[in-house]
Amino acid sequence: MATIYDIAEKLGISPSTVSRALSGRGYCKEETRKRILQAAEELDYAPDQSAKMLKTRVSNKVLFAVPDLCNPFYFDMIQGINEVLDPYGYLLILMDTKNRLDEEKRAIQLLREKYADGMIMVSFHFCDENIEMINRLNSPVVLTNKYVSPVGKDRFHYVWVDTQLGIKEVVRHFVSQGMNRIGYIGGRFHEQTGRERYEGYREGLEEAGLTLHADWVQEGDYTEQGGYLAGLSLLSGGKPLPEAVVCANDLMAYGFLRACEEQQIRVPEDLLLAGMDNLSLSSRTSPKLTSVSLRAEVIGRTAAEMLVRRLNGSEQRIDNVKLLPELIVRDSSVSRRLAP
Amino acid sequence: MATIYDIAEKLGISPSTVSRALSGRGYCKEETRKRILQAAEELDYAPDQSAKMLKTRVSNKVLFAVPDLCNPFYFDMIQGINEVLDPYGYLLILMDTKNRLDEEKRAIQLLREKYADGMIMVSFHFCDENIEMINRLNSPVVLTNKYVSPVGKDRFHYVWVDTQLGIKEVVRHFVSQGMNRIGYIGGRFHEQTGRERYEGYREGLEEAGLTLHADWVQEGDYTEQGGYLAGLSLLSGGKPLPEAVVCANDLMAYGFLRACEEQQIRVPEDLLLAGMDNLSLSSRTSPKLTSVSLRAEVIGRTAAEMLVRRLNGSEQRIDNVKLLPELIVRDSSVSRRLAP
DNA sequence: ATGAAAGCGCTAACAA
DNA sequence: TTGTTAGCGCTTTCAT
Repeated sequence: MATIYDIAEKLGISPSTVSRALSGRGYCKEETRKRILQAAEELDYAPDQSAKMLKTRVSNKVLFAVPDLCNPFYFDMIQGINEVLDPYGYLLILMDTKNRLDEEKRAIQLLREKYADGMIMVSFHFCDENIEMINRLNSPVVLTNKYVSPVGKDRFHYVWVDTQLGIKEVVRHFVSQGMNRIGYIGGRFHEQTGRERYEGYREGLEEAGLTLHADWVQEGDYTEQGGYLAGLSLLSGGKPLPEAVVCANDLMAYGFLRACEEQQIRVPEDLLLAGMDNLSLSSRTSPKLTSVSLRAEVIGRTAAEMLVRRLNGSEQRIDNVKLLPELIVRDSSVSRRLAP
Repeated sequence: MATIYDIAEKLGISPSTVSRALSGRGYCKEETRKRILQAAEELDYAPDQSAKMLKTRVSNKVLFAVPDLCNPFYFDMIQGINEVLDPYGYLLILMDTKNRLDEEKRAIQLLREKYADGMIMVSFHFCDENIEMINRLNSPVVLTNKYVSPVGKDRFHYVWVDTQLGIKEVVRHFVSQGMNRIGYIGGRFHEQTGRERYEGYREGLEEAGLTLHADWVQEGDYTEQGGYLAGLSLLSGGKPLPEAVVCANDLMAYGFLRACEEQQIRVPEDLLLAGMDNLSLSSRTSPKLTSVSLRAEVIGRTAAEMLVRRLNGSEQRIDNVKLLPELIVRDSSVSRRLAP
């Protein structure tokens, strides 16, 4: 492949003139520029990205790291991210961290190695180890969780949705329909995200003066299969059943729905159900699934905007943005007793 | 950020020794290696990707270019692609070409500039211009359409699904239920993909001895909105209605379904409907949508496998793979008259 | 086993 | 307006 040296040689001029002409930075007589462009064409020249990067130290790439590429929620986020990044000429690198700390560390390492200029990262378990690595980074990072290090002075930004409130509102929604026996299927409780959502559930019960019943609480992993398994163990075994169940995300709610079908439990006739994420599928399931909308696309767009602002060097004041969840009520959570 | 020179200096040795120790290629005494690793740690060293790339000429990245990032079909493909690429350490760069030739050319240009080592590209309109650019490329490319240049001796590979057959089978499915008035909503007919699928429709009619009725054929753009608009113009205006409609993809079928609702036309009671792509949503729509499965994930996996093989330098014999579509019959296409 | 030195292709400060 | 030159950080041949 031809280089600027080849062009320079062919035209009997210096490489730097070629560089200037091609990049448009620096002086160059219109006539020489024309000849250079012509020669570049003839030699089928294309600038080498790695050489450019080595010199300029920018990659024009942004890394998007997600815990589970199978979850459509992230696809929605990608729309928002890409929408913002594309006009700036940034390319998007996708990485599935498989909900594993070592893979998250690998994503961070990619940034250290300058694979990308910045990163948007979704994780369910920020801990000292990954947060510290992120804080040591020189590149801007935007997380999608609220996180404040114990030590303070964090170098990353974040955009977050108050999911705790979201789950609490689902509980309120159930309580307002006279439900007392409310179950919960969450993510891992020892992870930040899982804990937060669980707290929303706990607070909701507390607020209504209901006692928490351990039998009705299950731990899942945010996948459809996880929701299914949690559903089975919640619904079978002849234990008294809850009247309503909150799932920490839609994927698990779908799995739960499948478990209900198998156990011949009708939703919403026998049991009310709601999820979180408001995937587009949720408006089509049977019954249509009530869900807390986190506005994935808005999260993506906001995160990308924050990142771009940082990449463009503005030392912005805003280092975090809070978004509010919205409860989308559909058939699955509306008791036939009240709304016949 | 520290470089191998910093490490070398700190230890009083040469940069090349450091390079050898770190890359694991070439001789290095175990003791020196230990000291180097130690020093690297202390200096918070990370290898610079661009420098490495400039020297080695490999980027460890694969570009995936799609015509519409909003279509979940590509998300399914991404699963398959990533599944194959990840174990080899390849990163995935995503690009939305917005169904525009200039953006497709930009994607190809990215490859010329060595942003990635190879590319998987989905396009609805391969033409001399982009195919020629692809053929001029030194990097391997896998397309997801059957395409043979008039000139022959193409340098790309492709994996393709016989969508023409798929659409034809939908028509057969309708005909077998005694339908005579069958409509079609396709992509742009002057694009390859659009033409192929349309041909499937035409052949299906021909096979059944039915005449093609121009009023029942509409052109869309593979989006939900496009299907909706095409649906409106097909259904309104007091023209005689078709008994069954084939959509060239599911997204348009969803839009068509919306148009039906508005026009108070019941599916499948008043009209049978089927799409193509078999998006996961299709098993949840109301009514559940009959669809031709193209196995997006398999396409992705296969394309990635072909690409990896090329990237690893094997001059493979197989330069194209054909996959068969599968008709998934659901409620939307089954006439109540036959199956009460 | 280690080091010296060249070079990957580009940019940019400085000189002419 | 154009050219000279150094250097980005790494790998790799060749010499030691």
